[in-house]
Amino acid sequence: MLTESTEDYLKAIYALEQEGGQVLTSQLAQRLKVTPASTTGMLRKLATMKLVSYKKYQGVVLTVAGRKIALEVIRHHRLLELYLNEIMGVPWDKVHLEAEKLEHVISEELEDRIDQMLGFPTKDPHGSPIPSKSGKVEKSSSLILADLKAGQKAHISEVDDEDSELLRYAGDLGLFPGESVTVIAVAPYKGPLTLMLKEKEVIVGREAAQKILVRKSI
Amino acid sequence: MLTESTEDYLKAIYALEQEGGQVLTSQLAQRLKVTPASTTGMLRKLATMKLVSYKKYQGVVLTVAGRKIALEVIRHHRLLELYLNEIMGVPWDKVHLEAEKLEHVISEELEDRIDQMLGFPTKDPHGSPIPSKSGKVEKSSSLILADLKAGQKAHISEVDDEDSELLRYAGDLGLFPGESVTVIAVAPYKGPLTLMLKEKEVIVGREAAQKILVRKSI
DNA sequence: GATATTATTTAGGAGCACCTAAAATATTTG
DNA sequence: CAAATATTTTAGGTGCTCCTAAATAATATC
Repeated sequence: MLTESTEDYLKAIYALEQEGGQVLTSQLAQRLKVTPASTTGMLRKLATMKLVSYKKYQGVVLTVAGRKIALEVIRHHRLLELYLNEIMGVPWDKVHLEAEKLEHVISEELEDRIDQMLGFPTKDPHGSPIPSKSGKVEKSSSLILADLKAGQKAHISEVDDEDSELLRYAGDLGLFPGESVTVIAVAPYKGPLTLMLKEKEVIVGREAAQKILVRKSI
Repeated sequence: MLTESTEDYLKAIYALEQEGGQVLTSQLAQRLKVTPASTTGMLRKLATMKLVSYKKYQGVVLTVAGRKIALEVIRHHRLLELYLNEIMGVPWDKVHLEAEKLEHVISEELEDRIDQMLGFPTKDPHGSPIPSKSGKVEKSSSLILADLKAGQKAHISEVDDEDSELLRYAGDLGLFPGESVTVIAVAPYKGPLTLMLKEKEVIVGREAAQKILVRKSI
């Protein structure tokens, strides 16, 4: 069994790999709130375990084995988020923190039971895809709400699950995954967007709009 | 926040205090599957934290603060056992292990939500009392099934939750907390007991009967 | 009541994940 | 392209929980 720390590093490396190309020590350190020196140490350890391939000063890449573990932990996390929200009624801005601790300790049997109780879902409450047991994940949209132009129609696909404040804000506005929005106006100078959502006008700040993923509707 | 290890020691000390008088280093070590030397170290640490009162070679006693924490962890454990069994359908011989890991990581809010979903229960699936939020616990019965004489009538109050094999055995026989039994015969030489349970005769080994608590019915 | 046995504690160490400070390597910039 | 800056690694150390082996204290036995 791997330690919690090890799993957290793998998960973070996976996330950074998704976001952009190479994963650097300092990025990883920042994300995990540890010093770069600590990160170097862990990367050396992960490399000896063949979970990452790591060359000094060059950044790090997950191996197939490392990615498998990362996806298992992410699967736990997202299933738990959905379970907490849907079955237990935990608000969507609070599920992340709770799932962060639970993800490391649930057994495979409990994972399966949760999966079954939820009807084998494919998305968590924030719209993120739940990796399959075999490690397949749907690709996230690469289009952000902030990049839409006036007149364009789209539906929300994902809202960043780690930012509790953003989630409360988005939730208050009604910006949930699956909802359809049409851009009415985009204010210049990094100003807010005006959206049409369920026959109502909604104004959302640019900052928030940059953390909300969408898919264009035809 | 306390470490998992610390909480486990406090829980174990509490359990041993309940079972019999003074709690000795070696008993604690055995229960926690560590060496006595390790236990001495932890007891010294718990003493500086004012969670136990400890004098070398004299054994250990929980302080009020230590007991409070022990009961909080036990409350988590038993609420989780009931939740896993009742809401998630985890078999009663498997809930202990799962709860053992979860008890250290759930938040107060989740604890409350679980409590509420279960309707503020007072007993876990094995019949053990769930401590209240304020730290009150019902006292367990001190009478064991094995000590009943032929002709006596009683109802099952608790079955040891740590012994998975016992739980499967007891479950197969139908010996659940709350069930009423009448002793038909007690075989000599540490032999089995013959019981009447729901109009059927049931034979249970002495070993198992020693781990099942009962309360006499009038 | 001295001796043997058992229980407990001390001493010294290991692995893990973290830290700070200093050194080494990359990258940017004038 | 050399100097300045930023990034990353090495070196050495901390706290936590565990270990083994040796010493000490308590208890049982003759």
